[in-house]
Amino acid sequence: MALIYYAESIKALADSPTVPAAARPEAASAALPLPALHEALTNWFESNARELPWRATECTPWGVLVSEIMLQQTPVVRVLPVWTEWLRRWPEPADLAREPAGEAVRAWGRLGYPRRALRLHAAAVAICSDHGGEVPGTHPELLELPGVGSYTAAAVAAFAFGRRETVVDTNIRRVHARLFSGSALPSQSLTAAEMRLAAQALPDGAGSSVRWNASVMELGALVCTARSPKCRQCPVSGSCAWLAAGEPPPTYTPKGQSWHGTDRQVRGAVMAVLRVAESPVAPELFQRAPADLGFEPAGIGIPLAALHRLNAPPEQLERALAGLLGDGLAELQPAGLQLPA
DNA sequence: GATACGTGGCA
DNA sequence: TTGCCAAGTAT
Repeated sequence: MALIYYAESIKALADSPTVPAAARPEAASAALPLPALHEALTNWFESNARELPWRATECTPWGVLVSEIMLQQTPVVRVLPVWTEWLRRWPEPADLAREPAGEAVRAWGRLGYPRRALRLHAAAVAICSDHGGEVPGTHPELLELPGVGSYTAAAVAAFAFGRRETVVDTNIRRVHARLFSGSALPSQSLTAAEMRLAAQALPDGAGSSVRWNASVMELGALVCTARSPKCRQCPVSGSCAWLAAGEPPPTYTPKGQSWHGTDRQVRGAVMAVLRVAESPVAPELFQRAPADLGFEPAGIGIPLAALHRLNAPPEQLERALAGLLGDGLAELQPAGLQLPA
């Protein structure tokens, strides 16, 4: 392996005329060689990692896959109860595969991005039809599964099957940006250079590479956080290029995710109704307030009221409904709208 | 590469 | 209260 201690990044910083004195070579000299970094972070992980059920040795690859899908853009604390119930109810892919997709969407609850539930169900079906009911263990096979992208395929191959994979998620990207590149935040999109850097930083052995991936990810989640990182708790702060450079601010401002008044908000409100509904919901109920209809719809009153409070323009509601139908998150029966059967 | 896609907690 | 952010994927 190329032993780029990340001296290259440090040197580039030091050569830059705009870099503060802290980033000069004498400050950067505290940077540890890669093997020392591996040991420092792995040791930190040993005593600081959270005990999460999908990290337990008895957790199956299916449990790991479910956790990875659920954790996409979703905090651990919200995933925990849903994951536990999911694995209790569907301990193997085949258990989920024989259910209607709508059951997966319902069990997904309020985790957000419910299309993930649909894809996880589709993945279970594919696992049964293409892999004999066992979660496949290689990156290319995993990548074929619905809802599994480059990150998730690498994570499952590494954490469920012990393979040496270049795992790059938002936490790892941020740690690398600070530790190696001296930037406050990673670039706005994943670059080939970042993948190369991550691949070069990876320990050679399979076991040590898995521990390294988990350690860097955990450091990003607990210490090297996006806002107000806890650098005094960081086991490798002495080697951090960003600290050495004097904590330069981000060179861009991330564009926020709009929410109020968006189609997404309307879709979310409609889905909340469908999740609660025990029978098909007449389309008129989405368009008109229950009070106008002269009766109280059983069971769905509260989420329906929330939907109407949004006061979405008719064309927006129409667009949201069409989107949900197009995505397969809902289907229209003669009796009304419902989760997919 | 940019955009759409849920939800809720925290500063 | 507003905006940011959380183990990304698909188009």
